[in-house]
Amino acid sequence: MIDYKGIESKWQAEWEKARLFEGNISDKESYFITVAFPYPNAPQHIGHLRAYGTGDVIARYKRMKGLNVLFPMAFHGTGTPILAFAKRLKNNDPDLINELKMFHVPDEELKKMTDPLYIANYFVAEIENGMRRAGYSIDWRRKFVSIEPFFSKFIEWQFKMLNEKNYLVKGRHPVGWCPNENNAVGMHDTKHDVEPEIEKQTAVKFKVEGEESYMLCVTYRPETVYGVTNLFVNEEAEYVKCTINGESIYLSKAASEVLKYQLDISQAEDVAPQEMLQKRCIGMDGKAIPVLSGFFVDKEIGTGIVMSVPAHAPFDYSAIERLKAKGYATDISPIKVLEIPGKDYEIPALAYLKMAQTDANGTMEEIEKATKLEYRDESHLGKMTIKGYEGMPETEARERIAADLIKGSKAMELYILVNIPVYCRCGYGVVVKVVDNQWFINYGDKEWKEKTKEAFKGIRILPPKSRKAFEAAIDWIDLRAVARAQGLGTRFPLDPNYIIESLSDSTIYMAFYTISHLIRNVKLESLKPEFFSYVFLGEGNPEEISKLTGIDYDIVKRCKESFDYWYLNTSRHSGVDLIFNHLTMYIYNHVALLEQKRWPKQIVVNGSVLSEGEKMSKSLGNIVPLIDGIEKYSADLIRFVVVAGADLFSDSEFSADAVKGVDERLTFVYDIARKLDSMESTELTHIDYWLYSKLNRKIISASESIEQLELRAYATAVLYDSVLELRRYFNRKGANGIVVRDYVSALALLLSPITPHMAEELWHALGNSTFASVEKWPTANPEMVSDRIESEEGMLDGIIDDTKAVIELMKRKHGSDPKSVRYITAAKWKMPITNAVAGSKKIGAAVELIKSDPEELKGFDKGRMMAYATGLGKKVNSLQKTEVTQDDEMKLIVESSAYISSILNCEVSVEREEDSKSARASAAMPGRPAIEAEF
RNA sequence: GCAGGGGUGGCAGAGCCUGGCCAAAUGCGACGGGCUUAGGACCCGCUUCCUUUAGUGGAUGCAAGAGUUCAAAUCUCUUCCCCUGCACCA
Repeated sequence: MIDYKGIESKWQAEWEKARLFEGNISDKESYFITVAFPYPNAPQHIGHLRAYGTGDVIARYKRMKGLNVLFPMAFHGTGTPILAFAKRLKNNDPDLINELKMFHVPDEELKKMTDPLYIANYFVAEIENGMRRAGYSIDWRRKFVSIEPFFSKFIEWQFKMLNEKNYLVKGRHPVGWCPNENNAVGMHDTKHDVEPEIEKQTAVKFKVEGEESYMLCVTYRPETVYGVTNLFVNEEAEYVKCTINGESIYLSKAASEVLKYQLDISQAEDVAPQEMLQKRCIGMDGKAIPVLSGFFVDKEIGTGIVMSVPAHAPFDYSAIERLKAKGYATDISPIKVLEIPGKDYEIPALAYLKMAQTDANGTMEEIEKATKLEYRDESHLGKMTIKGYEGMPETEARERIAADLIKGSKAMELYILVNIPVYCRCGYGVVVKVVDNQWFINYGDKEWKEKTKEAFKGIRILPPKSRKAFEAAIDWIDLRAVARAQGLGTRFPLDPNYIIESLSDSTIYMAFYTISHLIRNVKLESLKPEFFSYVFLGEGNPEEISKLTGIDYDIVKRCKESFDYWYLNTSRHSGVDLIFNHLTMYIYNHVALLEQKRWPKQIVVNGSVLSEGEKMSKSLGNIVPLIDGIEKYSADLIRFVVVAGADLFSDSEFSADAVKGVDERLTFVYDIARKLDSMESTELTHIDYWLYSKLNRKIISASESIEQLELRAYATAVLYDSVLELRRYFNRKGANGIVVRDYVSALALLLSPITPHMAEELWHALGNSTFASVEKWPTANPEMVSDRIESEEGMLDGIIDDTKAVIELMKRKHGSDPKSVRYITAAKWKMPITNAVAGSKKIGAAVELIKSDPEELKGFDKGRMMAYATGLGKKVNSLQKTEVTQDDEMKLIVESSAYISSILNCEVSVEREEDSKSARASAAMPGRPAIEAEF
């Protein structure tokens, strides 16, 4: 058993002592890599290893490739989670306490966690410790927390710049809202962490006949407004008549309670449902329509009043039919507003009810099913038939008609909570509140968007298949609310009552790493915008800036140099879940604020981590704290499993079994390294050349893989395949000390990015005194890669397999093991003929070749050749060209006869087909000798 | 609904871009054997079906269906299914 823990702490101390990972300006090319900084409100678990570990693998690889690498780390304290944490802790939230217990947070610490800053600092220390133990090659000197005042100075500069470019705009904005606590609520503030999903909907106003008032109906399908035959209310609901924006409006009492957070509602007076039923409204065509009782109308949904379109809505149709059955509403007939080309439904709603195998008397579920079917079909295929919109696709008409109605003040927009009910943690139902005067970053700005799209072309995205998601995100992102009423962070310069929202203050913070260690002790008031504009944009000169701000000339100059040096060749790493917000905003802000040469060069996204096949979650209790993982399994093993266990885009799976597999293989390699001294070095044999060929091929493929961040392929090549190759080498009686040493030395370096501690240990076990972590990445000698030698070895395996099969059959007859096996290698003329067929996939090619009577086939029996060629018929598609000649084949079998006979347990001999008297001789093919077993 | 990613053998997971060395790598599991007092570890074999008591043969097969091709897991089209995101939340 390898002492991973001892090895890891030893090398971590050595690296630290040698200051191996401190990034300092040099004349080498720079490589600047950042991973999205962690939120310090909990310790890390092994899932976090995915992103940071991936970043570290790249940092380490690039270092070995000779680049001057800077890999810094900081912490994101901005926003509400830490405040929420403090609040939950104060209330002794049992879930939170359990979670913290699982992470081994001591009780006495919990008592001290009343101050948000204390909480942040505690977890900053905790996370940093975990990252160090994971072996990340981080330059810790640049560490900061995003709620530190000097960082705020930087963010203030950023927002000043955004404002100068007119990217900050003000407007209305809907948010989930708790009426009890008077707070905006996001997913983290609701029971069961439900996101309050807000949707914009159209509410159509229908004038009440003989009154200066309206009934308000919320609808998903404003385009069907021309098919309205009546309105529906719920006989048992309570209704009110109130004043909205100066107009008199009827709606359900429940709706008025909810909508008052987004509309100016006053003077409510109760109206009995029976009263509602006696009124008539004016339809789109100016004719009066009745208000009827709808069995399906829910007072909690929308406004409690529904516009009825029996032609296109199965519920409306059913309600009308049921009324008709009782003798009401007999004069109502459906009005079609659209049709699906090729489908000639008289009443579409009825047609879909039939499709759902029901009718107007169906259950709610059945009618719901019909509704979904109809909605889907009509959205996809529907074309409008009503005047003014003829032929227009339904989805287009939906937007057009809604816009037209609003323009004619016949409708208004409402925000509705889609997934009601959502409850705040305090127990109250969440509503939608429309906030006025909300500040936004306008990512919808056309010019900015275009420029960002242009910039995106220059960014390398890994894995490449996530590129499309980025394109979609860049297109889609629009207004982004930027100011929040509560939370930690930087005050919004244009309105200091608000705090800058946490994703918005982390879009260009990577630049801050280049100077954080230099300005940490600079007086806050000196960190003026001019200073940042000089450092990041080169505006002004150091003398002037120093004088203006009071910052030492030397510091000003060093900041600029540091930024200029590091901020060129940048790589950004994060989880796939951040494509649609952080990463897209990262690109946008760079484009807006920095010079083109500072724009992102590479973005890498990775999936998450499953624990024993399940998503890690508190309720499942399968979260493995990072420290626990390291304690139990070691950093190297979990690094390997989590980071290299799946391709970048997929979730990787953490399991004890996988860890065990890696452990066994590393142990296998390590044992070989320690036994090397006892191995002699003799003349190179076939199998030695084979191992060299495999090694050099591996160096090429592993380098390509890691360069493309195909980490699974890289890991498979350097560990899994290596073990298979070494096993085969030893099975084949390979025993050359020099060859194995070369192989293992290269492996140590190839493994260094992913299992840095073990690689370091291996490297030193081989007698080296340098650090593997900063050694030169191995380069392949392409001349040592030999297809011929590898295919000969493959051939040998094939021969042995075939022989075993033959022996197995023979044993049934003879009842004993064979005394000897004779191989008969295919006649010389078979190779060109086989290759001709393999190359062209046509028998004809061989026939042509034989007819043309070339030098190599002279003197052989044409009839036999033709027979052989024809016999290849069925194998045409699987035949492969071979470079292995009959002489090679003879030699291989002779040289390997000891090996073959050790496996088969009998004597082995070989002869040429030309010399053979065996009846089986003609069965020989190139690479597949005939087999004659003797008993 | 919109957008993105997927569907491969008992399971996980390569292969797909660049069609043919693909009955499909590798690992796990199952099974048989060796080793062992036993278990673990390790080693060997096997893991679609049929055929063959001298072999490397055949059939079916990579979500379903159709197409292109001498040739399809791989290319094209259609359908079905699964996962993720959809904003003020880090």
